[in-house]
Amino acid sequence: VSRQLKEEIRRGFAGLEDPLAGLLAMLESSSDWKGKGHSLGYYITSELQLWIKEHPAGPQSGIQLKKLQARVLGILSQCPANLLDPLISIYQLHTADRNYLLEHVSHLYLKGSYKEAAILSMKLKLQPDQDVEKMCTPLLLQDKANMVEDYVGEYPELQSKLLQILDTWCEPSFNIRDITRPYQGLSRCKAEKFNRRTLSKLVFRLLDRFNVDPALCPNVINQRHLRTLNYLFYKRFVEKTMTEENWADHIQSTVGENRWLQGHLIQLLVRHCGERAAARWARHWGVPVDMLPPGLAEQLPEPHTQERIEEVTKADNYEDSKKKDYYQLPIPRENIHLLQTWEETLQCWEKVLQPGQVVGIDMEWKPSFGMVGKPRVALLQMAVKDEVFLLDLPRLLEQAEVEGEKEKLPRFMQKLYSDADITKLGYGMSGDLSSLAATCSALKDTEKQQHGVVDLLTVDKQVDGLSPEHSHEERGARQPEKGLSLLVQHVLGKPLDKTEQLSNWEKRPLREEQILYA
DNA sequence: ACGTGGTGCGACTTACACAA
DNA sequence: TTGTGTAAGTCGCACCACGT
Repeated sequence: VSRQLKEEIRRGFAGLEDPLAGLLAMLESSSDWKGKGHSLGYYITSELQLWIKEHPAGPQSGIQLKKLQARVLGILSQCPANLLDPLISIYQLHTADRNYLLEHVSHLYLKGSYKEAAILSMKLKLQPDQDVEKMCTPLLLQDKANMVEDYVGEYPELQSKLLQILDTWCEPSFNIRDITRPYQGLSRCKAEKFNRRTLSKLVFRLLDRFNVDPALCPNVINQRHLRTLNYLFYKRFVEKTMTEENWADHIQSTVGENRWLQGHLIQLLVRHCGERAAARWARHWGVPVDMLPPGLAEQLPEPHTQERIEEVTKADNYEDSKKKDYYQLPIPRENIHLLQTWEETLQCWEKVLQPGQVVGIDMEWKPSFGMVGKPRVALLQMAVKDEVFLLDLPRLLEQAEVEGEKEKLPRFMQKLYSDADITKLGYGMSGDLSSLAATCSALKDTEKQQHGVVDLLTVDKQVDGLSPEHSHEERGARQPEKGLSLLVQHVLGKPLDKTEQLSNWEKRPLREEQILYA
């Protein structure tokens, strides 16, 4: 749009006695303002906004402005979105009578223009005087969670209130249909997608985004932990890829002192591994007798040392039988160093930071399993040609804290990642780095300035695309191996043993199996 | 289980040419 | 000059595959 047009517009304003009324007359007269984007109306309106800034007229007479405001509201409900801000500013709607504005918005709402009502409310900052539940429900049904986020974005009280409402929707006895029924006729309403699963996802997003106390949403938290329990049982008894020890550890930290979860755990135990094991766990927490399924209570006082031993040896045999079929690093055990002091670590760094060095990098952390917050790296592995270093990160960082040398690790990592003459080798390294950033806030921007990094995940993808003849010749049965393990199987003949992948990497001392896996 | 990063598809804008 | 219709570009979302 030419400068000419703008000048012409301005001349027009100067000629009018009351430009504000003039603009309204213009907008009203052309009834169909379907012109999206940069229409003439938009240009004129935004020019007027600038013009007013340059020619601050004295305060308008109150009554006259009120009349104009009444008229502009009629336009607001029809005009394109990009006119909203200029119009609100020009006619100073934020100074208008709130009750009047609220009434107008509620009119929009009753018309079924829920989105428009919400947008206008946000622009006019009307949220504190509105009912969060009423305003947000139709938006949520229309899958507009983002808008809901924005709607409560600046009001912590509304955030808490909204989260509490969402949590009550997740109560076991609550019927979500009660919420959706009034809005049945809603366009693109996805009532069937509106279940507890998506709700709890939303709740966690909001909890994270607004830093609200998770205790406000007990139902959602409980359900999340229950899902974790189900998953752990699946891993242990269906997929059979988790050892008794790792499984028990995760069960323990998921259930904790929560009676409700303890009850569910007992039921799962009865189903998957019999009443004796269930009774043992029930005893362990002192679960009240009336919470137990009938028939289980009698087994409580039973001595259980014998079964325990039995079970552990069974697990051991199960381990041994499988172990030989997996690939193992051809590095003698004495060249695998677990580093727990800075003195040893500095020696390791000296070897790693050689020009031209090639170093393999990987990290381990405790699986999140529904815990809030991002995981912290518990072990940092680095390998050169025939030596492996395992850095006990929690311990080293703690020591550095005491000695006031917090920058030690970040400085090393920066140097390592930015040096193009040192090749960093890994598999799916972006995940490692993001966990590392959560562990050590000084390393947030390491990702941007990295040189000499080779990620075998991407290499694998490219090579795999060129030579697809591997896959279906060997056997009709699909290989369960995937990811790095599959790659190792292709290149080195045998897959990897991933049993320790989901173990508790924060627990010390590390078990020998964990060290070998690392 | 969760978190992340990449991918593909559809919805939604934006840009532009053209007819009225 | 305006509004319309089509083409191109963005954005967002669901999905998958992988990590712990």
